Amino acid sequence: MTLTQLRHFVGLAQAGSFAQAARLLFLTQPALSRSIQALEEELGAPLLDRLGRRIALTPLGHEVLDRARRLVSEADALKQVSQGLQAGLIGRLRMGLSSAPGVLLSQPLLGHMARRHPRLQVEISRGNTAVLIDALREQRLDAVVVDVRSVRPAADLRIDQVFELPAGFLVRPGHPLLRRRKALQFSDLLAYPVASTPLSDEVARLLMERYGTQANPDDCVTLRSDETHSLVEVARQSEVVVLTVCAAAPGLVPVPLQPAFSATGRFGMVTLARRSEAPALRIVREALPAWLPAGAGPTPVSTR
Amino acid sequence: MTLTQLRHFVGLAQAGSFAQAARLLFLTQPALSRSIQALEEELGAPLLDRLGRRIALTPLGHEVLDRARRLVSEADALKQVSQGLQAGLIGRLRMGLSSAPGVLLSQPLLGHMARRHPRLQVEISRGNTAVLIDALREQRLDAVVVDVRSVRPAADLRIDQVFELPAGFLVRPGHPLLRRRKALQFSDLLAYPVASTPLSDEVARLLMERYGTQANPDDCVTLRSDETHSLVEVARQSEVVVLTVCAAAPGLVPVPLQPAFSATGRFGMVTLARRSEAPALRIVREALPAWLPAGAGPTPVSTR
DNA sequence: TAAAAATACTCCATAGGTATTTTAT
DNA sequence: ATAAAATACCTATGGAGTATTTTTA
Repeated sequence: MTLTQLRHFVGLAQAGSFAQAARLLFLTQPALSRSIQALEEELGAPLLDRLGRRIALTPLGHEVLDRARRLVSEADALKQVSQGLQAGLIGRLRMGLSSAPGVLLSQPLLGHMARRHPRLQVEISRGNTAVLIDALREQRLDAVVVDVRSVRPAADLRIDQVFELPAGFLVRPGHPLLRRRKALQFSDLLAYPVASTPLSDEVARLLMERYGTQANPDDCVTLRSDETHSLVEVARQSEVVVLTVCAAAPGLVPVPLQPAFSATGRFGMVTLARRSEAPALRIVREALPAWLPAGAGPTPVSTR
Repeated sequence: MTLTQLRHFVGLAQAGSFAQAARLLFLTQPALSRSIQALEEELGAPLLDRLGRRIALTPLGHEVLDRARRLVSEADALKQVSQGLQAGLIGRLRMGLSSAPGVLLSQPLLGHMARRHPRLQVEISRGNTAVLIDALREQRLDAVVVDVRSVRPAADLRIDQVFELPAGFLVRPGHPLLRRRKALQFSDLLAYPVASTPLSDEVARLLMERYGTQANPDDCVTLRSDETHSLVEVARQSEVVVLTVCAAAPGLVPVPLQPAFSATGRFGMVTLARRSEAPALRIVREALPAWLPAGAGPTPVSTR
């Protein structure tokens, strides 16, 4: 039993005669005759009664026609879906975003998909890097965008589309710290509550290198949350100092420290190495640069 | 895209490796490789990532696997159903029975099917001969059992399994007519109401031939119904005389007329000529003789 | 190095075409 | 007599086998 034979039978039932059906199916009449015969032989009984001029479905023929129709339409659907999936028009895209990328990319990503690819299912999971990477490995996510310095290098991970975003200590405009004339030192900050999203070891090391052990995030950071947005909101309405990526905190301004804190967040897209990507991910890869603040464009670094 | 290829893909996804799947599918490993390659080529993208020792489905592969599973199981179901239909184990049997056959055959038919073929859908339609024959022609019934003398012969009808049942004028035991000593004449009947199911022209002619115009059913029959059962019930509780098939009226007894009325009902199964029968009809054909009263066995007459 | 998948090649079954016969109206 | 389906015969494509190479853990 072949899909081709079933297509032939459906066509024949629709056309009402072998000759006509053969035309519709781009076959010769004898070929169609034999195709139907083969199907009947396999099923063990005739599907139609040949009445000279006319043909009529047998009871078996009616039953088989129903099912054959379903089969061929499902087979067609399979091809359709496979084309659509590849074009990224349909399907599912499960992205994991850690805190700063979440603030920065969630809206552009959802907006772009809603506007340009309305049939595509998009799921965004927020969470800390380790959890997201686990989900990626278990194939519960298609890709994650996180601080690449928090990712333990591994052969099964591919990191690319890395981009850098300047980070710093940010406060609301009109914050007391900004009124001072003399250069600010790190110890000055500690007069206020310090908030932060989870930091990579790299950033922690950089902080301590520059400002000494007093800058150990484990000690000096008093407010922590994965949720950058709420930290920023708190800072906007209080004296709190936030350590985060500048672009994730619109409306806040950096504190001019001495020596300057010139750290950046290095973010990148992490996927499973040697695995085919979700086709829709291509859309994200192409649009991602446009979603970043000017000058933060992806560096052509590609590690694995 | 072939059902075979889809089966191969399902097997491969299940087995987890080409070599193992090939064994399960009774194929060589290269053949399976090429089969999957062909499928991937037709769909335009790989279905799985070859990771050396291991293989892993791509997102497309997952989607296609789902659909392929459905397709192959539906294809298998199609074969199953077609086997079952032919064996008469499943399917639908729509029988039309006119009044006397209805009384006689409904219970044996339903009982037999319930007992021996519980998965089979049986529908019995009662009605007069003309309506049933129309339904047969429109393929709303698979076969009808009626008085064959009421069926206008036609090339598209096949009549067989004809059986004869004695008919007569029947009354309840203890009826006043039975008490008389002298031979009863037709005119004696007319002292009582006469009930009847619709009669074939043949029977009407026979009646008038024997007893004169007074026996014209159009005149002498005062109670008519398709529903033999209710007529019999009425006769059982009153003086009514019923003209019908003796076997359809258990408990009633024939009136000994002079001259004797030796009519019979000639019943038969009518189906569409040159059309394949519903497979389950074979069951009825085989069991039918056993459902008839002794001695009424099918005559080997087969008309078309 | 060993195990697994891909490639190279060969063969045969079968789907499809052309020409013709059979069948039923 | 004609239109439709079945049959006969032929060809070519593709599915499957064996032998071998490539790849990766």
